[in-house]
Amino acid sequence: MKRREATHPTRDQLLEAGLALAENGSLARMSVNTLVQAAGVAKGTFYVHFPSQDEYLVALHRHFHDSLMREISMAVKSLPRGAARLVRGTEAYLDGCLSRRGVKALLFDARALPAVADEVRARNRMFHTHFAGEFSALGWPDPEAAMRLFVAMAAETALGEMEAGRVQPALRKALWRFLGVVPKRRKPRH
Amino acid sequence: MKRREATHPTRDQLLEAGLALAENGSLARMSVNTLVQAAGVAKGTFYVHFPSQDEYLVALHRHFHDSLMREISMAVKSLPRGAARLVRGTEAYLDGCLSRRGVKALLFDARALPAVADEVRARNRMFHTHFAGEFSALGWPDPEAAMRLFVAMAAETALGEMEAGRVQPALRKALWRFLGVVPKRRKPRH
DNA sequence: TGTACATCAGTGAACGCGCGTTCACTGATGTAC
DNA sequence: TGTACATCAGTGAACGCGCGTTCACTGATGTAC
Repeated sequence: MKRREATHPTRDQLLEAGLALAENGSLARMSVNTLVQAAGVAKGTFYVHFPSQDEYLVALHRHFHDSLMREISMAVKSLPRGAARLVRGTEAYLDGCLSRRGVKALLFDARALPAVADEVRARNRMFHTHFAGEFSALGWPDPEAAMRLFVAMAAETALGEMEAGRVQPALRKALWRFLGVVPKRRKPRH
Repeated sequence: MKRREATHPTRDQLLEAGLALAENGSLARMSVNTLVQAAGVAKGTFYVHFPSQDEYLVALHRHFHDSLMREISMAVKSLPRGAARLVRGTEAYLDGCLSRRGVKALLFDARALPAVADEVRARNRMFHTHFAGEFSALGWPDPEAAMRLFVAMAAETALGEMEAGRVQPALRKALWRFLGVVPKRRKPRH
């Protein structure tokens, strides 16, 4: 076995422990002590893999954000620009949030931590720019502003669904109605 | 002078200091030490007026939320239910946020602090219920869900304006467009 | 009016605690020869 | 194959620090008589 591997199992253990801890509590409560205890490693090991707690939190947020973005990209990659693509991407986002407990702390409370605030802002802006094309295809005069507000609604819907622990059709329907589209049924009655 | 007054100037001093500190930093950074130093009182004085730091944070959030709600109520009180009332109330909210620096930490980052999370949730629900009537007047099938998403958009607009330090017409226009209304010009061209 | 006492906002030194971070060390494994 | 050395993830006791909270005390002011 090589001395250096591309993968770092202990590092991943620490990130996984962070995800698990995020499930029931805010990021503000995530101390290095709790973290290493949950990961089952010594305290010093934490600093073998992360230069500081702040950098760990950024890495954790990034890790999570990336995997969610990947799912969304997969879901929409074969669709042309427009409302259907936006709806499909949003559904992937909502389902992705629901399937991961802990996302709440990671994506929503993260903004309040000075350490990750910049990271969150940068990621959001990237996201807005990347998907603004959908609104421009829909004929909105300022697609980026529209996208920003739409993301806020999608995030609120995700929050509501995570609080309830299941899909909230009322919120999703309101979301599509604000968008001005009625998504096609998957299995239309005939 | 009576021994007990209804007003507690030192208590107010502490709350004011909190508002001032919130202007440049998150609530997570607001320690009792910083607070009493900013208010110019001894550390023990803090505990004369507040039983704990958590209760102080709740009081601070409530203080702020109340004054903003009062402004909104004033702005809409003579208007009948419907879109115009909603637009007017939202404008009062956005202007109120812009005029107070520090609102960002108090209204947006507060959710991440376990101590105030419940308070924030309760206030938001109250707010949704209270104004959901506007959406029901507009014929929405689930007014409360619609209101919840609309508030999320209004909050995002407020955030954008606070980041920029001034009104962002692009965001406001997108907000009205999502609502499906075009607000009347105050001074229409003829 | 004068005196003794009660009240209570305000004080600040002191407390224990948990935090993030450091560092000398261990031990398993790879490399040189 | 055997030996000496290098590498480096992992360890855990120890560190200093700032935190939230306590408490015996002060002193100004109100009350009783």
